[in-house]
Amino acid sequence: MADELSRVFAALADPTRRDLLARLSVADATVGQLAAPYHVTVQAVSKHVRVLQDAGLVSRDGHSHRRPVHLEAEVFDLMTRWIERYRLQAEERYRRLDAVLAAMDDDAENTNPPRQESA
Amino acid sequence: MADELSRVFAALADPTRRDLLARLSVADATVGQLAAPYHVTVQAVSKHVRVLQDAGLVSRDGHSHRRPVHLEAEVFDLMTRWIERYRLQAEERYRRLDAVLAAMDDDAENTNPPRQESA
DNA sequence: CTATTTCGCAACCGATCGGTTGACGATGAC
DNA sequence: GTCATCGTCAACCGATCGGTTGCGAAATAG
Repeated sequence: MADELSRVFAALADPTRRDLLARLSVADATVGQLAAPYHVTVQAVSKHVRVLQDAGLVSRDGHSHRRPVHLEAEVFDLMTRWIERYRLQAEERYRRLDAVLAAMDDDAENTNPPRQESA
Repeated sequence: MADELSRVFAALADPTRRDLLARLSVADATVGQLAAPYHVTVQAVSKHVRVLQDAGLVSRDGHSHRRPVHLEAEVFDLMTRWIERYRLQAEERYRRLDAVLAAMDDDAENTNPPRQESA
């Protein structure tokens, strides 16, 4: 299957699944309890829970049939770290742009420019 | 169409699109430049760019045919805020759980824990 | 014990997705 | 002007998705 980040983002792309997470952030719940507010079948909600579970967003350490679904908050750190990479890289880029503009400003001498390329 | 958050998450669920964002965080690029490293057609990459654009993750303020694609970093704030909601709510929940456990410890008349959540 | 409830599995359906090929319009070079 | 290049639009294809129905297994209620 796809990598974890893809699974996480795909799981969050559905409003119903995001609502499930919102409710699970308040308290654990069984599939039946989770399905109650919606007008879809229990099986559909069961599938949603399965998707969230495959993405590592929820867990069900129970053994019984009515085991509750539990939110796994650690996975959000993965996303946060991914997002932060872009924020930092974007800032870095703007810094580089400023440096280039400054260099162009006093570009009288053709010396070796800071050709630092990030691998 | 779906709400913005769903569009953003769905756009990020594809590894190729995430790679496009990674490269765009370094520098703007045209569709042709973006398509070069991949072994897919330029039409496929054009579609990917379209998806990113509909999600608000990139923009193309140009008018010409070879207008460059530009990363829009602000949308990441939307995600960060959404994720932070869950982090805070999860912490809040653990605080509540501690309070419940303390109350149960104090009030030892009923051995069965309050499995009924406050409806 | 039997009966009921809860939930997962499998099959199916329409819609969407990621990709292709082909044709087309608009830009830019000559 | 002509012509090649770049990018998008359109149609199509296989795979996946969100949803349903139906069935069955396991835990609970009586």
